[in-house]
Amino acid sequence: MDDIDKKIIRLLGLDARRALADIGAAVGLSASAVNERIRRLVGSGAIRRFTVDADPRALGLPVLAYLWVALARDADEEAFRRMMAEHPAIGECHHVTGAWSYLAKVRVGSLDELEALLAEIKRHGFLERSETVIALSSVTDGPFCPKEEGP
Amino acid sequence: MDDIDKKIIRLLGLDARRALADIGAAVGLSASAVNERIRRLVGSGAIRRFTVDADPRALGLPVLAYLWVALARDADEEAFRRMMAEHPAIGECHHVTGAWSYLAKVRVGSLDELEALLAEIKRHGFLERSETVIALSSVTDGPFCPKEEGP
DNA sequence: CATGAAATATAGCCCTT
DNA sequence: AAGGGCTATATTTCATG
Repeated sequence: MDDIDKKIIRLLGLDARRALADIGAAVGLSASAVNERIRRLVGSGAIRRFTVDADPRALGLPVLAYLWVALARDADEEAFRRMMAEHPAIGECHHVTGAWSYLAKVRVGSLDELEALLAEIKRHGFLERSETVIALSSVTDGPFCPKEEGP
Repeated sequence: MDDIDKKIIRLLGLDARRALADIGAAVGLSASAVNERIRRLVGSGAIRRFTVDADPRALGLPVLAYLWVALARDADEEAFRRMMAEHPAIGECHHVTGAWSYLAKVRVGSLDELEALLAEIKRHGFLERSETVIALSSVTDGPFCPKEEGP
């Protein structure tokens, strides 16, 4: 992973559809050399996948919220993690330092859905207590793409 | 934006390099019809861009933290927002409800760098108070790609 | 929106450094 | 090992119905 690899990743991050010859011109390599590097970056896991950055609003998910979670003493932590990993509304969930156990990023279509999600989590008995913070607007946001849903 | 468009976005999110004919087979359309839909989705902004999901660790950014910010009364909020939007370590920054004004997602190479970032923000006089929460591990995380850096 | 042809881009091969 | 150039193949793109 040298500087050229990083530059290639940065360029792909901006536009993953750019022709290899184009990227090559930008980093000073031939198309085939770039192709080989990308192959290696994917192979090593430095590039996890090629994807799209979608607009959550266009997909009917205008509500962004963060959820602080303190797990109940007797909660099944594995089940909680599984639910976070699989639930389509949970974009991220991290085990964090501080007064709370977990921080989850949530995208839903409406406040009603947010309430329903909270109810669902509570119903499983996961929560000792929780706090919901709603994002009013975003100064800058990362890429978004919808999770795979069940069949 | 019908269900087929959504399915196309979901499939591209999983693998944006899949051949159009392949995607077409999955959604019941021809390659050219899929191509035309993707063109429209990009045109309307529903697909913001084609990108890659990179591994932050491979790029030397193993530290993930969230930064809660309460802006100082006399802070230049526009300048703060500009800094958040442009700083390469800030992946997201949202204006939020609750006791804090902003929530920022930060990726850096080390705790030293995190400390330096905090010092930088303080030095600008933006902060009334702040709180930093470090992510110890991630149950699930969204796509990551490095921000464009200055020339 | 499907089909089929034309234009492009990619991926592998072989040779050079 | 890594890259450059070439070529076959696969894919995207466009015209037509």
